[in-house]
Amino acid sequence: MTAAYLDRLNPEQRQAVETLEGPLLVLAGAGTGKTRVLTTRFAHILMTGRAAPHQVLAVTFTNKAAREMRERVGAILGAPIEGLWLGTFHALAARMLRRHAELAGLKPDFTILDADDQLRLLKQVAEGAGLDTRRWPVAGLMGVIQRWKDRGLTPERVTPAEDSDFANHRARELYAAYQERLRALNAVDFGDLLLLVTEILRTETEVLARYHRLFRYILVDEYQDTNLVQYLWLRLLAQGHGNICCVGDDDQSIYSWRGAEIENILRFEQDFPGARIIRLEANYRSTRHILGAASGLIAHNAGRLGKTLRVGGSAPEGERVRILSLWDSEEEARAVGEAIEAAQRAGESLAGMAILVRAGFQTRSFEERLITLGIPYRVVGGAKFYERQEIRDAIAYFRATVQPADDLAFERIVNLPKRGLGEGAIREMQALARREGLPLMLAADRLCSEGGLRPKPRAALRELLEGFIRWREGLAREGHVVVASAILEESGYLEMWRQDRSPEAAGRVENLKELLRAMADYPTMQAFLEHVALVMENDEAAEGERVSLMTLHAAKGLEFDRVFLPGWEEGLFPHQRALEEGGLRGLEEERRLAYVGITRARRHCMISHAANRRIHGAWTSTVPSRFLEELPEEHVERAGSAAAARLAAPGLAPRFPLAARPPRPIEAAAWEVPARPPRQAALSVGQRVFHQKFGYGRITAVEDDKLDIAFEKAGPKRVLDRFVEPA
DNA sequence: AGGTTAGTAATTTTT
DNA sequence: TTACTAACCT
Repeated sequence: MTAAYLDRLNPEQRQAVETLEGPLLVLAGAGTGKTRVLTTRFAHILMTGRAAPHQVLAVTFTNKAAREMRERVGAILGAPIEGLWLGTFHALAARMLRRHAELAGLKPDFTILDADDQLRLLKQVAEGAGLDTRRWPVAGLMGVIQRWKDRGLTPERVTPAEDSDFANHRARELYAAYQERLRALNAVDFGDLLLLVTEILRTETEVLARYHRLFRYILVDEYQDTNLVQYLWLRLLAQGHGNICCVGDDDQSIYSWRGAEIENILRFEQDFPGARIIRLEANYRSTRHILGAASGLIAHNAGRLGKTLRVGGSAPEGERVRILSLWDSEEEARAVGEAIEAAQRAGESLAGMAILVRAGFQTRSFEERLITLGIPYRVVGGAKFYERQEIRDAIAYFRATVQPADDLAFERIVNLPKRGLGEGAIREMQALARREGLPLMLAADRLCSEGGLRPKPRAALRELLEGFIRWREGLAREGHVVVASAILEESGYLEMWRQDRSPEAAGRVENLKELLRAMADYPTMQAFLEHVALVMENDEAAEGERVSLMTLHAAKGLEFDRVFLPGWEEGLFPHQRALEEGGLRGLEEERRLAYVGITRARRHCMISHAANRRIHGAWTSTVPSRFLEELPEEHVERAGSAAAARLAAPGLAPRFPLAARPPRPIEAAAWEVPARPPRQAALSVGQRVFHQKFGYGRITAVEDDKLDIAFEKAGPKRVLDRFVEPA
């Protein structure tokens, strides 16, 4: 008997679903049906009765992926399922940690701090320890601490030898002090969730044994992006039965700078003895040329498990990947804009197009261009709803209401809106709090009743404190939504923005209203706050007919009919800092990023580089990315106006030295961007021409580099001269 | 206490 | 160039 859901799989996918016992690594290339395998496997485990829903641990990196898996498994089973251990690494770790909080010196209702709180707290700690935070910015220290946490190192486990150069080897000491402060506040940061849980599983054999009895199967998504502590956590949980299935693609590992270790996936067979590896290589997304270009590029990487994508479905040959060489970033933006317009005129949907950039600042020139052309777009990524200032402020009010001991929250809003409580007043409160071992809010209360501070600030502070008491009482009586609304009104916070006449103020008021609406979906304030801490939903602007603009990192996992990859220049892509900090490894990661970019495209892919670009305000000449040379000739087609670039640039030193490690001189070849003559002088009205997409036609008008052409099949169109050739 | 100005640094950011 | 931070002035 074979179930219908198995029939929808190809042989390799099916094998990946049906190989249930023992460790399994599914190497899933881009577009090979990874999610389908993962969800079908999950459903298969349940359908065959090998485990109850709560006995499967399914881990993803993003909430989006978790949600998708939940929905799709539910769809296969025909009913939504409850009680699953399905979620992100962080959400699952938080769930475990709340059960065993006391083993980590915490109470079960601990607060989860976000990046902003973390930094403020660490800054306090560092300054308290007498660190000169100008010379040693705390952001750097936070990086050091997070990398330690990523590696499963508690302060005790950090050896003196591993204490970095930061602040004359004081990082370890500051890390310990920071952890102590967190514990005192009954708070953890994101890194702690996995660090502390793993530490518990390592040392408390009873607890570990409980989870061994609980979980019969473990499923892991995006395994190439796991860091060491996530790996340790998984390995501990998989001990014994060893039924762990990790899905991933070493060629898409692009988060090393966040602590991800590609070695985890490369080492899988050694880590999990008896492991099987199944490769998914049939790609159902892209055309042959796109796959060929991507494969040819990634073949330049040395550290790979190796797999070869092949066309899985009945995809047409398609067109070659187009490489455009342009004079400067403005021409690049224009070229992309025109290509979008042309595609749109040919009937393509804007929703199927994306511009994928290496760094956020690159979106600006494209946005400007798209605005000029009147093409709707959306920038994906950017400021997330719950990261916006006004939302974080409001949440600080809510947190301080629910959790009077939440010093960080209280401190954030105590003088917001301005209540005349300056640095001096806050310092006084902190001093008292520390002296008496009180939460900040209680210290403030004491200060008021004992007549501290000057009359005016004291009155303001007292009013705020009375507000908190009132709001806290109101929670039980009136419900959290009513109270939340009262908080924003009575505290004067909402009014502050209403009075604000800056252009974004109105939007902030709207956002706050939206926050109140969102709150109604949760039963209590606590439930809502837990959601906020862990599930920072990225409220994507409604889909719709828009071009997407985002970074390459943000594009992982997505696909588009038509993809634009601008800015392929040495220094920008591969990025200079990636090379400086990562050497050859850094270069390979950049190459993987390029691979991710190309494989996002279903049918059309245009890569471009500009010979001149404004960097930090100054015009700089650039060198084409080495990745351009690594694309196999038979899958690309080169064009563009950059002949001029070749003439102008060689005399100028490139702003970014070419060398990664080992240093590589600028080869003459780097400048040999095969380009067609920039302007095809031979084109004039009346001439018969050929266009790649529209076929043959006759020129009816010429305007700059745009031609009006009456095509024989496609009708009248306006196209760029570089897209046509004399017939 | 709070606004203003000078100096400095500039990738990527699933939670 | 811009955006953010820290000293500086009112």
